[in-house]
Amino acid sequence: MALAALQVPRLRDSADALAGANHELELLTYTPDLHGSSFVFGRKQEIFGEGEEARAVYCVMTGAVRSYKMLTDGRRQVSAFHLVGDLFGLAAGPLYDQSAEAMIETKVMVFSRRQLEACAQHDVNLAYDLWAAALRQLEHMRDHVLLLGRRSALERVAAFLAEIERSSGGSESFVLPMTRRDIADYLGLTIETVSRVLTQLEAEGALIRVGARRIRLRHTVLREILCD
Amino acid sequence: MALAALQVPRLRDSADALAGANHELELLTYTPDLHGSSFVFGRKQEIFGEGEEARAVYCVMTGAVRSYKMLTDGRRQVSAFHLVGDLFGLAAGPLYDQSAEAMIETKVMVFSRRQLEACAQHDVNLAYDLWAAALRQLEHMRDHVLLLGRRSALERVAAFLAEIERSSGGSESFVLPMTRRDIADYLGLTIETVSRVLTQLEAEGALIRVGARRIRLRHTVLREILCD
DNA sequence: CGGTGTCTTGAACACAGTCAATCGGAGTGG
DNA sequence: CCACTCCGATTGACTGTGTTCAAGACACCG
Repeated sequence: MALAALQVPRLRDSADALAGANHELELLTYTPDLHGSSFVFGRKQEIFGEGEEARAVYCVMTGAVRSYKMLTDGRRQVSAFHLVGDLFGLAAGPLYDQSAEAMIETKVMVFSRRQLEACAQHDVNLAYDLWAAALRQLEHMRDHVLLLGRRSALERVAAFLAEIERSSGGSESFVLPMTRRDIADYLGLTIETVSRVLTQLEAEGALIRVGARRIRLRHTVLREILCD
Repeated sequence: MALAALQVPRLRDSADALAGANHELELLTYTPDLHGSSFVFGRKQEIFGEGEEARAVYCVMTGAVRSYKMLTDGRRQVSAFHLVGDLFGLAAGPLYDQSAEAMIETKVMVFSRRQLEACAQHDVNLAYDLWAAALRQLEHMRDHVLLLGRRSALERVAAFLAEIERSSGGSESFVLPMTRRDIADYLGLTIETVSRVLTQLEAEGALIRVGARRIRLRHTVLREILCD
């Protein structure tokens, strides 16, 4: 549910050239007066860091990004993965409240926050769509809070796989674009637990693994684990 | 940090009559053309339910509200407590993604979502403030995700107490306006663990209890537990 | 091949959960 | 005024899920 919440539903009913493409992306690239510049980040490269001045908002063109917070003792919590078309870097105050890093080579569009806010003053559609994007991310975080607060390791991994599959388009199998560490830090678990749960799910017939990263889900079995 | 994030910082630099009062409240009640109606809910009364049509946005005038999600087997996760001046009921889609209940007798202002969005089309300040309120709630949820995913029971309770104290104004001691069950469901713990941690914190001299609800924090000791 | 990073598996442990009994305070009624 | 009930909170003993620590398997790349 989480990643899906960041994917973009139809906001305005206008037919558009990018039908099927992500709306958050479209929104920003097709708003006049809004000149984003594209930028490429390498694997593990930091895009912005917690505590830095929040000068820009980003949109993933290709690749994948993780947003996370770190405690001084090294504990890390990934709050979201951003895939193609997703907006990230939204901050309430003058500073970023979390860091963002490219998981693989990633191309992003960068929009000046100041300019974005200025444009939103005139362009009602832009303002509305930014508002809607923030609300979708808010709902995603609420789902994630439920997952972290009240779900077992088995349920967390199952929900995560279903989420990734949904965002990977309707193909039979899909590839996990992140490491076990990323998954663990997203689900509030350890990499060992993630690994064990995956083998358990495979043993129960809920999925088939091809190598460590490629997975095919058996929804009939998986559904029982997730309940709701 | 969570509740504080919902409290409202200065958004516009205009001097205002309600200096010191909550801005989210002020914002809505002082926007022309926006006619909210006030309503009173009794203790444990549902204000809206998950899955219902999201027709309104609410603002707490007096009392306290909890927002939560429930699983079919009864597990509950409280995502936020809303105190005086807080906005709640923000939804991305046509339906509420969570439920809201009055914790004590609570007076709210109700604003039609449709009307609110219509007003925001004309009133740039309103649009901006709604956007800012959503972002603050988003940051609050990210903090909460970190707490649930990576913090121990001791740290969770300590962080929670600090959060409540901050939102209760600078008095020496404060009263917890919610039950142990609410606290547990907010922190992703059980009531027994919350209770045990409170006695432990008292034993370590991090706080002083007066009855079950009134608490006075010793910040010097508490700081060590929280780290960052 | 050897080397490194990622992933898996195993055994022991610890933190928080479960189950159950008890305590305490607020409200009610005899 | 006291006894009673009800609900919330605390405490204790035990259990279990997920963590920790450690070893080994696997895969990719030089």
